[in-house]
Amino acid sequence: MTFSEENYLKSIYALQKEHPKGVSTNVLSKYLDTKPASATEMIKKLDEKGLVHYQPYQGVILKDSGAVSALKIIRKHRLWETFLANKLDFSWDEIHDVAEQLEHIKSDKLIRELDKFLGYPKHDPHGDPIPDEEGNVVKMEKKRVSQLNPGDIGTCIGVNDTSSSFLQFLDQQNIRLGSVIHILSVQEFDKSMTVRIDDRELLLSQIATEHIYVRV
Amino acid sequence: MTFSEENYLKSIYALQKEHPKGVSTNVLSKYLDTKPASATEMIKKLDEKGLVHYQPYQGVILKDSGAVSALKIIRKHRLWETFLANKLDFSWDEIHDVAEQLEHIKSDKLIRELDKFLGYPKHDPHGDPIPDEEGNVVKMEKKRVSQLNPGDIGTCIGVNDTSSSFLQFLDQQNIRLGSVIHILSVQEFDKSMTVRIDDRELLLSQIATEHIYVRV
DNA sequence: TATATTTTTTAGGTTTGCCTAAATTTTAAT
DNA sequence: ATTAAAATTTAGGCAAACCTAAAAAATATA
Repeated sequence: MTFSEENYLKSIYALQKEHPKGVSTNVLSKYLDTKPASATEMIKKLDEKGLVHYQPYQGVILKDSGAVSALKIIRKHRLWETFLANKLDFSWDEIHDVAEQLEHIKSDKLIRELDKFLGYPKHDPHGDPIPDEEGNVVKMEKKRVSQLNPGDIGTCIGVNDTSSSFLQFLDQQNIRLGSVIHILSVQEFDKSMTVRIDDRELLLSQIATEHIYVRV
Repeated sequence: MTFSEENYLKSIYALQKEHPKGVSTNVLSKYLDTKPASATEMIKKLDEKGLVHYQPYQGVILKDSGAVSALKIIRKHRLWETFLANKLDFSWDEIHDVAEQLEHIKSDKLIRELDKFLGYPKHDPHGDPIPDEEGNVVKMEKKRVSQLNPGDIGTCIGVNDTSSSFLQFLDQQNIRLGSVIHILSVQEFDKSMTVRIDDRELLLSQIATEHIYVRV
């Protein structure tokens, strides 16, 4: 499987959640920063290989074999992201681009050994689940802080906004991956929340609570 | 720089030691398992980019800029080999092919962090020196086992032959980096040597003793 | 030295993955 | 329902990196 085929499969997998009845060439090419004509071409090739189901003008859907292939690439991507964040000093916003390259390295042994080396992690640094060797994904309850109620407790697993101003804010407030967030109260009028993190109480605006993901 | 350009530069660098007055397209294409015509094509491109000096029919030589580029790739290759051997459970004969892929990942930060993570190693698992960020290589006093005499003691620091059959042989015989080799005797007629490694005596053929490097 | 052999280059072709522009189909609007 | 707009596909091209076969140059041999 070529670099490009892998990227298309991975993209179709990602876009399928939002487009369950078929990913259009338009959507796909926008996502991959190519042109619709290029997407059509590749989709036809993947269809001939039996990895996707393609009906002209109706978009594309992954077949089981295609989904398994996509999940293998996603597994590699997330293991590499975990490596970069946990073993090397990469920050949240730096890991994606490098993992995007590393995910295409072809070696089953490498990925098995990497998994072992990392201690068989279940989630990547963004909180997304890492598929196992067969492509099984553990579904996880990922919620925004804004969806929690007073008394709830969540573990920070990621963010929705990677602007440096937001990441700086998180840094200043000592909010990081793994931070345990206790919801104390919610202000009715502006939906801001009082929370406790590491024995410190602080107030988060609605904007902030909508951009922080937690595992409950 | 493309994947392919990088491979050509690395190969020219490796072949230059044996062909100091110019690497021919024939030699280069054999090394890379392509055809001479393909080598000519690529060499012309690298010449236009100012990385090599090419005279038709006279072979190719790296310019300084080309050598620096080659050494950067070699640095990446050797750091990845060190990672695979030291951090993951890869054996000598398994690391080369995977490192061959990993060496093309583009990220300065990645390679700096990897270097740090590995503790700034000076040599890779084969005993070859790892160039620094500027492309400087430390030369080392290394001898072949075949150059030693009975009574001499050497510490294994590398090999000359990276064929998987040879590396597998070393693995089976428990000969690895750091192994202390005592020379017991040399057979006059075939130059084979009886040596002691870890309290085990074994016989090494001349071929083998010429491919194992030691620090004395 | 002249010829034969080998090496290298040139010329033209293939595949992959991208592109633009034109044609077609689907969807939306009147 | 018909027409206008948008999305999709087809057709024809381009660049990279490979190839084969033929031409040209260098080297070896008689």
